[in-house]
Amino acid sequence: MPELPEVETIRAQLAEMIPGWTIAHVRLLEPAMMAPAERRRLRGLVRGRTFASPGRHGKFLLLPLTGDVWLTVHLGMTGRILVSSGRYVSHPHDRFVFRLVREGEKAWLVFRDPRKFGRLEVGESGPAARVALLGPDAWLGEWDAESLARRLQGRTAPIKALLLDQRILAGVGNIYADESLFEAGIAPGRPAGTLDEAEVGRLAHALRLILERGVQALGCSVADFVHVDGGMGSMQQELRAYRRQGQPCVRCGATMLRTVIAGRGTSYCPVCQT
DNA sequence: CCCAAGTCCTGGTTGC
DNA sequence: TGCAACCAGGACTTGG
Repeated sequence: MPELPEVETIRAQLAEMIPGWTIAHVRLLEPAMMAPAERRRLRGLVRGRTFASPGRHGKFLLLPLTGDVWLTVHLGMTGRILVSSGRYVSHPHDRFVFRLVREGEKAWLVFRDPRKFGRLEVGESGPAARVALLGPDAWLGEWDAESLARRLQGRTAPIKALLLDQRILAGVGNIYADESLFEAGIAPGRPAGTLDEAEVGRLAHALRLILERGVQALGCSVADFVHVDGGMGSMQQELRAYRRQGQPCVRCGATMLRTVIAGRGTSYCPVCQT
């Protein structure tokens, strides 16, 4: 599940690999991952253009090209990006392939995504429009406990549901939501507006801490997540809540429970999280 | 059959 | 009453 730390890991690796490489050829193997209008313009917009430094906002990967053309990639649930030199060997889950050239050298970049939740957008003069609708980046963005509290004020939806709402903070998904709520000692089902100042303060601190830890660990390799070079992150070894239902709470020993919030499996400690 | 997941969409409810 | 904001739940997808 690529969430903010996983996408950040991909971004940092691409930053070391793709700037200066030029797109020589594009193959879109899964047309449905693009809007029809952009699909028709893809080749013309990107061919012959050179990658600059990749960016990221929340879970969106922002890939600027020369000429102010931008690719916006969302990895969805199982998307991964692989970059390699040598011969490209096709794979049934590959959704698009860029052939790259630089001073006579050749390489390729492929987007591989078994479950087809990934999306590719292309446009001029900036990232895709929907990136502007996101809240501040949960890791590096300009927000604090006060601004978060304002956005939660009066809301009756469960706090976990609002952590998953990318318009409030961008980048938190199911894993880091459960981990942050555990760290902060807040029950995931609490109506968001009932959190007091101290609780929002703890939650804000927990979010920054857990996301920082995830980035430092190079992401969390549960399910399908792997790095651009096929390597794996280590955050999965540090998980204290996500999918730990039935196991003892590492803090108090109580049995962790599972429930469903916002349609997502949610693990929590019924004693520590109140 | 259920479960996993991120985002978008729909339909119903709430509250000003 | 009208309207916007809000909230819950389904659709999409495929492998385990």
